[in-house]
Amino acid sequence: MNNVIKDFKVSCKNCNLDSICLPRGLSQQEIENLSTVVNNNIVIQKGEYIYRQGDAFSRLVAIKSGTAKEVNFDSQGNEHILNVLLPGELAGFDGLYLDKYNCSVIALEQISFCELPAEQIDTVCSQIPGITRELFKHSSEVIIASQNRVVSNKGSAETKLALFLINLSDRLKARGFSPVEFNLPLTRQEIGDHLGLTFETVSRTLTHFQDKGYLRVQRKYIEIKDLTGLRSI
Amino acid sequence: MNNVIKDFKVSCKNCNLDSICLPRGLSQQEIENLSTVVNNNIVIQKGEYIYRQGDAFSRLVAIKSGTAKEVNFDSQGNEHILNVLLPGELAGFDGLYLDKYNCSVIALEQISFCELPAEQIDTVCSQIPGITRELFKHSSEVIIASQNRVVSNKGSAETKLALFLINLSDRLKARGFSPVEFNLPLTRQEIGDHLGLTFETVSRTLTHFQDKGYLRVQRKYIEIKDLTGLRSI
DNA sequence: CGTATTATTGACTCCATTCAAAGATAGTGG
DNA sequence: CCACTATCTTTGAATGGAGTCAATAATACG
Repeated sequence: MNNVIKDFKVSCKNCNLDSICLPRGLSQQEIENLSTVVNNNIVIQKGEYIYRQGDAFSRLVAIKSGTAKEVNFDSQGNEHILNVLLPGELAGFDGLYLDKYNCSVIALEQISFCELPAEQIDTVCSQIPGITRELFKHSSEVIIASQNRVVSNKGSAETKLALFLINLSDRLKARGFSPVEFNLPLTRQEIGDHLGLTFETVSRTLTHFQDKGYLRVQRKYIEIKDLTGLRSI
Repeated sequence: MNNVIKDFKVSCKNCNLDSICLPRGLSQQEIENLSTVVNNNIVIQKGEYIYRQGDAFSRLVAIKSGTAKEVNFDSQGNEHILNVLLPGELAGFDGLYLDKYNCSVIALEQISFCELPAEQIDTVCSQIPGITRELFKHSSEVIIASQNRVVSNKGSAETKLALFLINLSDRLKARGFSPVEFNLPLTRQEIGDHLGLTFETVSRTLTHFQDKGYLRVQRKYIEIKDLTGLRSI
């Protein structure tokens, strides 16, 4: 039930995310060619799926606006949040190995995204020279991000949460958002799940950070007041 | 100081790992072409590096025999073990994003490996049709493996260690080794580091598993006696 | 306005860490 | 071959931090 809105004013070549998203390493001509096969600005609502774990691989996607979560359900049905996706970030590479997705991507609010259909990937790779290399780079970026996540998911609750906030701040900054003032895309429960903590511990640690003067927190709203201090944890 | 031994009897086309390694999805002709650019059977000793974190990206590698560890050193110099590499597994995709490696790969014993030099990747991708797709699949496999690692690295010490052993067992089985009798490639210290535990806890949990009859452990040697029981944890 | 969801805070418990000591093994050199 | 050392492993006791259970508060949403 995705609502495809083909707005010709919004294609890759005049998207404000061109320096982060798939086109970032391409020439003007290559971006123009890419635009002809990418479906831009598909809009879905909070809670809806971009794709589901187990579905046949059908497309690579790029978040255009809003945030989404990558979720894996284990054999006992427990939810594990693997990652938060921000605008300009790509997803779907996990579907290439066995031609089916290893996780689900769920919108955390109303979002828009773009898709590169699976059946187009081979042709764009052969027709647009830079695309193969760029897809490998994005895939590699996903690998590095998950390597860094493994590194961050150790240590105390304070360490984990501090690293989570710093990572979020850095990525928001890279996308032109404020790195010190933002809304958490996840609930305490979801953050806890992501970091291997209980939601009570997440809540307590956030107020603890506030007491120490590192940040100001009011439900989802976060204002980081001492990023250096936070990094020192 | 890598010792390149070009043994023409051992190329991709008659390697026993052809069903797991890079050639697994290729035709006979494609494998033959691949063999001309892959350097086979480079041998290094325990503790030596295949590549180092921060080095310029120079090659993708495939472990041929023996085991290796992927290690990331954080800004404070702490070692984080990201993964254990078994025969037939590829590494180096983390180097594609920024043209430098995000982690080091270190031999855990004497190993041999094969390399696809960086400067050959573009040409083999364009000359051997199946290779691009196969590289994407391997890259995707790495992503899924690290997603699964994020899922496993939660819960109690028992859960983490059980999942670690099961994962190792499954991968050994896929490579033709015994899934119930093997030597741990890592020390207690390294396992603990990998799972976010102390080495004392790893040691205690292993003896606890032995007491419960799940396995028999003698230093590095492991004999799994009740894989079903282990999975039930 | 009422209900469901999300978040905060407190008290108690338990599991993993920490600190400490001793035992086992592999590798080295005399 | 044995002694010697370094490394790895096991085990114990005490501590502390995160989990659990529970109650209340704040917010969002229909």
